[in-house]
Amino acid sequence: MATKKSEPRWLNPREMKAWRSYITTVRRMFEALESDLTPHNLSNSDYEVLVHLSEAESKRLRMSDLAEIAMLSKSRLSHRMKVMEREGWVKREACKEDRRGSWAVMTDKGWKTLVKAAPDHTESIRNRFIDHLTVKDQEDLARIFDRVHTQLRQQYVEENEVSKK
Amino acid sequence: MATKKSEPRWLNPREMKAWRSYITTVRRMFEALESDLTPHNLSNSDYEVLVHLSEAESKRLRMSDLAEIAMLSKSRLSHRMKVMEREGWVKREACKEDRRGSWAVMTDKGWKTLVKAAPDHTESIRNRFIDHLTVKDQEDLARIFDRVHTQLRQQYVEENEVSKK
DNA sequence: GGAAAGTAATTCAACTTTCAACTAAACCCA
DNA sequence: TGGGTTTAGTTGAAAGTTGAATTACTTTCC
Repeated sequence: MATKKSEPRWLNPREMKAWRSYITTVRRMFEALESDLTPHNLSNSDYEVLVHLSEAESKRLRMSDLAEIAMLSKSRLSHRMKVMEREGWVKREACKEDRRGSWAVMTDKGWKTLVKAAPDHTESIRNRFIDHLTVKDQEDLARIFDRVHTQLRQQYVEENEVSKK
Repeated sequence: MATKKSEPRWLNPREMKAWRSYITTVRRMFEALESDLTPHNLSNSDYEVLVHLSEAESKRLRMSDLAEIAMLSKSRLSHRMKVMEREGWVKREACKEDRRGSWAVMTDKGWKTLVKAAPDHTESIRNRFIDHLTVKDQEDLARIFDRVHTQLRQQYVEENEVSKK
């Protein structure tokens, strides 16, 4: 956190341009992807949950792990799972190894739903984003965002260490 | 929308890398910015609303225009304004020229709140993003995202024209 | 000039997300 | 071994969001 007040370092026009361009595009893109998924009756986060389960060993993950990798709060995932369970895409199973825990398990119906949605979603990612990038753009982006991501993760760790004391 | 099924064009590893890197970073960054604003008791969208009002002629905008530029649905803005009105940051005034409409007006307290939050928010944008980019990165990003944004806007127009018929 | 269509904004009902509290099990260690 | 602490996950209430319906006006056009 800031420890003393110093002269604010305002964004210069070039920085501001990059920032505004970035922030508005991100939001529009997110909206577009979300609306492209609605015909499949899925939200972006439902889709993510299904993807992560599909990639997991035995198509199952502990609730906490799933929450972590899908970037959802535990409680949000818990509520969402209830809905997805009603849809028949997932089910929950008691965890023998740790009886506090439970497994989120992808059902066959969930698998089918994902398989059906995936080509459209991929096409949507292309239409809305990837196909408008050159190979060099893709490499530049991955490089830049990896760097930013590393930074964010590091900050996250630091902030939580400090607050632990 | 898709008229016939053809072979899905899956993302290749390079594309997938760019995509995953992009999407996770965006979400982490958004979270970080949001949490940096909480000491000021503001959400990202509240902040945006205040910024747009502060830049407007006489610090006022018609509700629809504000919703449009702040990328909020009319109903969301309407609800949000009620809360922000309670905080005393904004008020609503009847619009004489068009008596269906109303003005969203920034109050003095709203202005003060924004002025107080702005340096921290800018610092946060720097810490979380801008300062980790070289000048070239900034230029590359602005170029790329402008292109994607143009595309998205065009698609948006097309999609809504088709559905109008 | 007045009926039909369009627009601005709000409200309602359904749904989603958050926040804080809670239960139950596991860990820890003296 | 047993008390405190941590961890896994759920829950219920409050707050936020959405999209459709509603209200109140304005515009259009014959």
